[in-house]
Amino acid sequence: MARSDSRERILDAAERLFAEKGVAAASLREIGSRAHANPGSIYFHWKTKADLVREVFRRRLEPLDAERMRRLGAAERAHAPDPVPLEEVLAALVDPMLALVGESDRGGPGFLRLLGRTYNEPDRELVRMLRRDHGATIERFRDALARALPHLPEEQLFVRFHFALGALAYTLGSDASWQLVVGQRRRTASWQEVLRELMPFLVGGFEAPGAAAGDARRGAA
Amino acid sequence: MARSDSRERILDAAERLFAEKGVAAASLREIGSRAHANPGSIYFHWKTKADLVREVFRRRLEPLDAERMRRLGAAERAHAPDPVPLEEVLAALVDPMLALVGESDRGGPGFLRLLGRTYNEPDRELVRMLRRDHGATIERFRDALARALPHLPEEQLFVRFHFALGALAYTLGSDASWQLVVGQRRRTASWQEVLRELMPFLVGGFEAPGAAAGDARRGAA
DNA sequence: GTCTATACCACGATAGAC
DNA sequence: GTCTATCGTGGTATAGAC
Repeated sequence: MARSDSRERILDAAERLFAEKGVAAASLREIGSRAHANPGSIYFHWKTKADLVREVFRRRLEPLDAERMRRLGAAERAHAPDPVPLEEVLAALVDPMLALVGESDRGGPGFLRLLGRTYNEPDRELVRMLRRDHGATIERFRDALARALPHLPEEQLFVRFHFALGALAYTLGSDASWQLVVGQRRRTASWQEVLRELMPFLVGGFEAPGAAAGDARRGAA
Repeated sequence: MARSDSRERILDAAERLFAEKGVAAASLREIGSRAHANPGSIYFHWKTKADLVREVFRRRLEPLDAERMRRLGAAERAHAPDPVPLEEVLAALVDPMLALVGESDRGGPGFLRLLGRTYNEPDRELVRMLRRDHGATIERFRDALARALPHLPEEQLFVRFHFALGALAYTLGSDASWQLVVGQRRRTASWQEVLRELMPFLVGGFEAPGAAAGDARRGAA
């Protein structure tokens, strides 16, 4: 923890600040001051703010994606030649995130919040960068879902995967501490709990009968 | 459309620009120029940028919330003393948004995108304002869902409602035109289509069996 | 009620001392 | 490799003419 760790300190500070205020609203000045480094010195390590942003994401996403791929690959081998069951595909996608939550002292949970928010960012460039660097994982999981749900028309699978990512991103983007208001009592749920509850919700959603068959109107009395 | 409509023009321009670039990134200079009004004149109608933002949201959300309440109330009367079925509760929440999509020439669809994104905003003040002004509708629908799903433990209902709002917000926040990539072909889906597909997904999610009963681990082989 | 002009500040980025 | 000093730009907001 001695030589030239200012680079790491800057990355940590940036990650935390991005999670709190959003990428756009976090200024290099504030990042520098929180990292006990000079704003100017950021430009020694990175050419622009966008480059710093990119590395903040890559530092976390590369191991995360690798672990997701590893788990999916292992499940595929275990079930071959049958497809991996839906629950296990989803678990391979979501579970590796829980490891990040564990790294409490280095801002892992903050990164999950950041990641959830970023998927909905108005900043096109940022989203495009994310997709370029890490879109392959998404593709891979979409394929696995298609094999797990062979009866589901491809278009429905496409939008439902989108719904699932939305629920996941929104969940991650919320406050780290979940305030469950139940009756008169309040209780704080851990992220582990919440992500665990997410699984059956997604399974139920994916396995639901489609809407495409019926006529245009639904429900109304 | 003659006298002092610059106020409306500014609201329209602001809404569109907020949807495109996000609230924070949209400058008053650009709003003014797109509304063919002077940036300075914005400060005649509103005290601060935050006040303008607030009115942009209120202008759309007040009728939207009113219509949601109306539909839910009507369904409750139609089914009394039984609870309103899940599908109809969700339809009362989602369907009124489709009316906004119809107002293509006045930026309604843009507003939906804006709304979806805003739920995930890092800007605490903005989210807090939204909740203060329009949280009552959310509460009302949570109650209706609880009655529609009497067997579901309250905590699970709470988080699942959150998941559902996440899927909805994410869906709205995406590009207006949905690029469905199916095999080698691409097709653009309308918002009506996508929201219609969302319904069975949510129903399946809400009706799924809970995860709380089992032990800590799930899935793994 | 709407415009022009501008104050004032924080931003990203650069140059150059150390 | 890290610092100080500073530039140019563009943000919100205000003052005051019309």
